[in-house]
Amino acid sequence: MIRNSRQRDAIRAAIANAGRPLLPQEIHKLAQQTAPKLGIATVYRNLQALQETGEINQVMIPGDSPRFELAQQPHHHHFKCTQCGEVTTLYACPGKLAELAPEGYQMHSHELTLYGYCGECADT
Amino acid sequence: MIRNSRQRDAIRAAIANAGRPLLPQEIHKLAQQTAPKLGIATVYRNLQALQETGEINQVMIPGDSPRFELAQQPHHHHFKCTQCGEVTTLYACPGKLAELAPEGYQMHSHELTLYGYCGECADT
DNA sequence: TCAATAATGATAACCCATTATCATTAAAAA
DNA sequence: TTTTTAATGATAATGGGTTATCATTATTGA
Repeated sequence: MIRNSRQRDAIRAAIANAGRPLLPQEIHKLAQQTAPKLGIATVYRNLQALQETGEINQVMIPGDSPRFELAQQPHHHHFKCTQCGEVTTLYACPGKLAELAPEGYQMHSHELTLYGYCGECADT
Repeated sequence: MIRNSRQRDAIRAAIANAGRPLLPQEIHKLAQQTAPKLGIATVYRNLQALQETGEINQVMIPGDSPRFELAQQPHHHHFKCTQCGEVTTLYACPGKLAELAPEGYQMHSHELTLYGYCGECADT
């Protein structure tokens, strides 16, 4: 039997409001603004639970540990700032990628990450 | 002063002949066919050395540990078989990706990974 | 051939994100 | 309220890739 908790709500809200994929540590910090005593283990526990209910998805950026974002978003990709590390969601896709696969290979999905400087880091 | 070694040659040859990025463990196994007593520490040591000389490059596939491939190849991407895990080099690129970046962002590079079934796994 | 020392092999140590443990707290049904 | 037990918080433990250690081996200039 699943119960509600202030902590899970805080975690859910942090992810929903960010609009970009977050690391567990980022979720921890953000959710602590609502649930100050929140422990990191609870973050991991709830990330797993929310994945199982299909509320959130894992996002892998090359070389990084998993980030989490709301599920049921339209197809999209990500931009990672190589200066500050922030990952932004990009609602765009080059498309027609299946034809890049070799003969006899079957593509079923793809991941694209753009690297560069975010708005803030490009200025300085 | 840098000396030659049968082990380094074996590591270099394994990477050069593969034609696809390899994990340290894969390099270890392959190079052991030439240098049977090769230790894993020597593989890591030489991967670092060969990166410093610019002979090889690191390749990150989302969620995986680093792979290594020959440097100075033309721009390319990778295909990862979700069945057997093999990573293949794709000499193709959708291009025109900078325009996907948000206003005020500066893209300087990108990574694309296609996922699906390789030739062997697609058959079965 | 020989000496100097770079490179190796075996393995212990490390790093760190993630998971397990367990006593305590708090939902929520009765 | 009271009771049941899911959820939490603090922290120890884990796991797997990578690095450090150090005695031994082997390359190479003299």
